[in-house]
Amino acid sequence: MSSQAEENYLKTIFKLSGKQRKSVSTNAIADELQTKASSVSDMLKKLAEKNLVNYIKYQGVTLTKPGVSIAIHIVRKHRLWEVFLVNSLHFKWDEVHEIAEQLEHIKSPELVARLDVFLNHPNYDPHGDPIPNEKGEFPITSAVPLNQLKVHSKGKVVAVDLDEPSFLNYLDKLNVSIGTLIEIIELNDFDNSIDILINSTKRHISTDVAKNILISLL
Amino acid sequence: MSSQAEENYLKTIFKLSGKQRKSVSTNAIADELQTKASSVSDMLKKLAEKNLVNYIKYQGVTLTKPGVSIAIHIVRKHRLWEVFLVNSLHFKWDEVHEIAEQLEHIKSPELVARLDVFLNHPNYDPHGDPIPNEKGEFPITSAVPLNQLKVHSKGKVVAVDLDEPSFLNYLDKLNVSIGTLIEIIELNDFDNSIDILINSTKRHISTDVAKNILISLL
DNA sequence: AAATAAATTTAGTTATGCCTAAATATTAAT
DNA sequence: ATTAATATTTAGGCATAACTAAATTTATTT
Repeated sequence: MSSQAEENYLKTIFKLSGKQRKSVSTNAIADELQTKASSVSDMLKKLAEKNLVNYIKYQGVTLTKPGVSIAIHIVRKHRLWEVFLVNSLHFKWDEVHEIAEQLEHIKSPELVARLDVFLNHPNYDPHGDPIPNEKGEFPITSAVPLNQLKVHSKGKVVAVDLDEPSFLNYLDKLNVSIGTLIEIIELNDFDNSIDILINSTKRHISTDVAKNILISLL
Repeated sequence: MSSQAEENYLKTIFKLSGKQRKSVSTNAIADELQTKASSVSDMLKKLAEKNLVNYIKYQGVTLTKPGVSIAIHIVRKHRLWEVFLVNSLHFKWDEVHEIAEQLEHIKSPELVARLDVFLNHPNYDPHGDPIPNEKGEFPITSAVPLNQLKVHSKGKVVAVDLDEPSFLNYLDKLNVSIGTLIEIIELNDFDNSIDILINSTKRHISTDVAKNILISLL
């Protein structure tokens, strides 16, 4: 049985290693978890002991098969709970992350299964992030970050890549939500900012914002 | 902020001290929490430090005002989650206690408030136990343990006082649930067992069972 | 009232998960 | 290829919350 701390480390390593499952550095983990590198070292040793990570001193970590499995199931729980919080309890999409961080650690496979049924087997959470199924398989998504699109291309917002309330609130102000249609009007080479059209309103956004908005091209 | 361990102690002291708020012994707490008396001593000292209990060495503990308040809010969360698990996720009443033990520690007043609305402000949980409101006030209930009734009295089951799956399963087998009509046919002085009528079927139950079934007289 | 039994507390350990400061590896710069 | 800078680990502590064993207090017998 994994503790909450262990689960958070596994989840973080999963997130930072990306689809390519590349090795993650101690400092990157410490940064993400707002803790010290020395604490991370301690934990990595423990997780390696439990065969949940492959850890080579000074060379970073990767998750093992069982490590990946646990991480994905935490992600599944997190996202299912977010759907519940938004769809059933009518929280706003910027209010649910913190609460889901707690709920994701509740241990009961039966609960997850029933929650999934109750919510009608959702494939995406309120931020458009894919929800893995019981087997750990993700629904396929072909989305591109908004900052990688060419001028004049049109697309639909399918997801956002950041959970921070400040970011989500900013999107609300821009009238951007999941499903919103966006057209690229102009790319500004100087600062890589972008001019876009949202519901026939012209907006100007930074790359930092654009790279966290995922688009499905039309 | 209280830790989960602290919350469990407060909840246990609240439960064991009863409506009269009488002093609770170290061993009684250790027994209930399946831990050692020495561990309880340690924790009581800590809770006293935090002003959550009145603790006199060798003389037991009582909860302070803030201690009672925390305990009641844990009970509120526990019971609201049980309603959710049974009414929304269709768990059986004997399956929800363990999961609610975890959910009760989720920290978010907003979540509790919205859950309460979602469930339609329930006054009783699936076991018939009263759910305190946000202010900590319990709905008034006039229920008597089945083993205290006189011969020939009739009443309705309004609650059960034990959450153990084995007990609840036994009640299922007897066809006893919240709302069931019961008539006392005979009291047996020898072992204090009771003959009762449930849906025109005669049943024989022990005092240990009877005292955990709460009746509202007709 | 003294002696025994029972309940409770204290002292000393342990595991988890974090910390700071110091030591050691790795990477980058000259 | 040294040296300097950065990253990472080790060593030594701390708080929480549990434990065992020993000491102490309270309750019960005789």
